[in-house]
Amino acid sequence: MKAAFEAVVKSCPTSWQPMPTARRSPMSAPSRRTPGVRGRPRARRTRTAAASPYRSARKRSGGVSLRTSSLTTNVEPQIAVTRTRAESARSASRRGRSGALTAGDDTGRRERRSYHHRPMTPAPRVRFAPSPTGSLHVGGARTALYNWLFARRHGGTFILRIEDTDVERNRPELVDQILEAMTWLGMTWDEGPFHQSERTHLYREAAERLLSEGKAYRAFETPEELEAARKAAEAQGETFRYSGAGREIPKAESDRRAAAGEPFVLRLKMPDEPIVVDDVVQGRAEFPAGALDDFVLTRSDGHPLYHFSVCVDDVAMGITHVIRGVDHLANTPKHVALFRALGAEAPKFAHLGMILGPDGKKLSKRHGAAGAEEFRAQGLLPEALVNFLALLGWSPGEDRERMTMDEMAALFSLERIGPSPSRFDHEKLAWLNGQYLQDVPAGRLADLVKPFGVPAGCSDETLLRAIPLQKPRAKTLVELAQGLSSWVADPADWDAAGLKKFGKPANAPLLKTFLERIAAIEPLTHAGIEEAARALAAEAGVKLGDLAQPVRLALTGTLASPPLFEMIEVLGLETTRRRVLALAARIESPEAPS
RNA sequence: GCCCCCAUCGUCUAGUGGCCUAGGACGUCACCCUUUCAAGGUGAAGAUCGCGGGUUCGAAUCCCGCUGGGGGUACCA
Repeated sequence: MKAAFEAVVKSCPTSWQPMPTARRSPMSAPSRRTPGVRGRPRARRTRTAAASPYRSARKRSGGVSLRTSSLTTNVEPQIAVTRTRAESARSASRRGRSGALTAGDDTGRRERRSYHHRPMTPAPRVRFAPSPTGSLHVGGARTALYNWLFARRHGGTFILRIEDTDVERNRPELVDQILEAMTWLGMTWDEGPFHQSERTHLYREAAERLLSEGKAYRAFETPEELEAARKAAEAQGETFRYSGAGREIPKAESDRRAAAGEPFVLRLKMPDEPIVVDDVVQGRAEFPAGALDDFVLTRSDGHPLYHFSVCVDDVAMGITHVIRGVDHLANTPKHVALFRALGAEAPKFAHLGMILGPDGKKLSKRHGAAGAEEFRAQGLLPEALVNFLALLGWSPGEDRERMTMDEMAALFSLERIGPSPSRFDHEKLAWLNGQYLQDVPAGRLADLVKPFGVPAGCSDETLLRAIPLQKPRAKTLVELAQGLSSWVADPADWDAAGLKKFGKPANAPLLKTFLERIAAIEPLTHAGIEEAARALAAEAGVKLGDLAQPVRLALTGTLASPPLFEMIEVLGLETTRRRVLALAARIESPEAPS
C-alpha cells in the first residue's frame, strides 16, 4: 500500500509554480503590493500601484481570468442565486448574524462593476493559513475549500499563507506536502504561498509602532515567574491572568531596561470593555472585559507569536473575511482588539464547526485516514473528496448533493454554513466516490488505477476492455485494482467453498464441452457465448448457473465476478481454455497439488 | 474553576412561527432485475426535533434554565 502510494505521488504532476512565491523573492512582501488596504489611514497611502488588489480583482471578474484556472467560475452563472437580497438580509438578521456579503449584495455589486465603476464593496480577499506541523488534515482541507469557494463565488482572491513562526515545531518539508495536497484537490491559489518566517520585518515594524503608540508595553517577567504565578492561582482555584504589571512601568525605565539587555516580551493593552464578535456562522458572542488578559505579542527572542503575526498579516494582505475552525473562536476577541490597536477594521469572521471521527471524538489517524494524502492512497478521487468535504457543514439546500467545484462555487454562501460539529462518515464518502468513479472514462481510469497495481503482463488493450466490466463493482481505485487483478491474471488457487460445490466429477466433461462449443464461435462475442452456454445447459439438463459457476470458478478462482460471458470475450479463447482446463484437471485428480 | 460555542433519524443534512402526520442523502432491511457479485430500480423501518419551563391562537423554529458535547484559558498554531 505504501509503495503504491508513493508511486501515485510520483506520478502526480507537480506544477504549482505559476504564481510568484514569497520564497523566491522574500522582499516582495505583499505589504508593498497589497498595503493595508483597510488598515492604515487612507491618507498615508498612495493610490497608484497600491490599488493593485482592486485592479486585479476587477480584471479577473471581467472574465479575463489572470491566472487561468479551469476551475475559475465565470461571473455570469454565479448570478443564478436562489435568494433575493431581501430574503438574505431578513434571514441574516433573524438569525442574529451579521450577513457578510450576502448573495443579494453581491449581485448588486456585480452589476455596478460591469459599468466599470469602482465597486462599493471590494472583492473579498480570503486566506488559508496552514501551519506546517502536520500534513493537510481533512479539517484544514475543508477550511481551505470554503475559503476557495467563497473567493470564487464572489470573484475574490484566495491567498495561501504558511504560518511557520514557531521555529521548533515547524517542519519545512511538510509545506510541499500541503501544497501538493491542495493542488490535488483542485484548489489553486491566487497569491502566495507567503511564508511568515520571511516576513519578520513586518511584525517587528508593527511591534515597534504599537509600542511607540502606547498600545503595547514591555513586560519583564520570566517564563518561570509566570509559571509560578499560574500555579499559585490554580492552587487557589482561580483563573490565572497576567497582572498587567508591565503597564505600570514608566516609559523611561522600560526603555532603559530594554537597552541594558534585560529580556522582555511585548504585551497588548487589552481594552477595558467587552468585545463583541459577530460571527457569520456562530452568531454573536460577547466576551466580558477582563476575561482576556494582556496577551503576549512577541517573545523575548523577538519572534512574533501566532495571534500577532496573524493579525499583522491579515491587515497587510487586506483580508476581508476570515474563515477558519471554531477552535479559533475563543481567540477571536484577542484578534479584534489587535486589529483595533493596529488601526484596522476587523474582517468578517466565519468559524466552522469541528470535524469529528465517526465515534464523535476528534478525528485522527486512528479513524483510518485523516490527511488528504491518505485518502489519495486509499484510491479516492479528489472531486469526490472535495464534494464530500463541502457537505460537511455546508448545504446548498434543495437537496443537492453531487456537485462539481464550479457548481459549488456558484452556490456557495457563508450564510448556509451550519454551526454544529459534524462526524466524518467514511461510508458516505466511499459511496460518493463510487458515484464519481462511474463517470470516469475507461482511458483515464486506466491511468489512475495503474499506481494501485495491475497484473504484470496485462496489456493496455485488455485493461481498457476490462475496466468497464469491473468499474460498477468498485467504489475506490483500490477496489478497482483488486477487482481487476482477480480475473485479469490467472487464478493462483480456487476458492475452497467453490471447489466443494462445483468440483463434482461430472463437471469436468461439461467444462470441456463448453470449451469446444465456444471455440467454434467466430467472432467470439459475449452474446454468442451466452447463446452457446444456454444451449449446452439445456442439453445437459442443468440450470445455466450450474454451468456458469464452475466456469467462473475456473476463470477467477472465485464465485463472484463481473458477467462471465463478457469476461470471456475480453480474455479471449486461449486464456479461457488454459484456465478451464486447469480446473478440469484438478477436478479429475483431486489429490494432485494444484 | 472561569470564559465562549454547539445540540433535527445511527451518520451528513433540509427546515428561519402555521405549507411538518419533520423532507433528502449515506447506512440498514425487503422485493425486483439476474449466470455469481456488485451496480441499478422499487419500497420499508428509522427523529415525541437533547431535557424542562416560558412567549404565542399556533414552536423544530423565539426566550430562560438544565444536561451533554466541544473549544479557549501558553514566551504553541
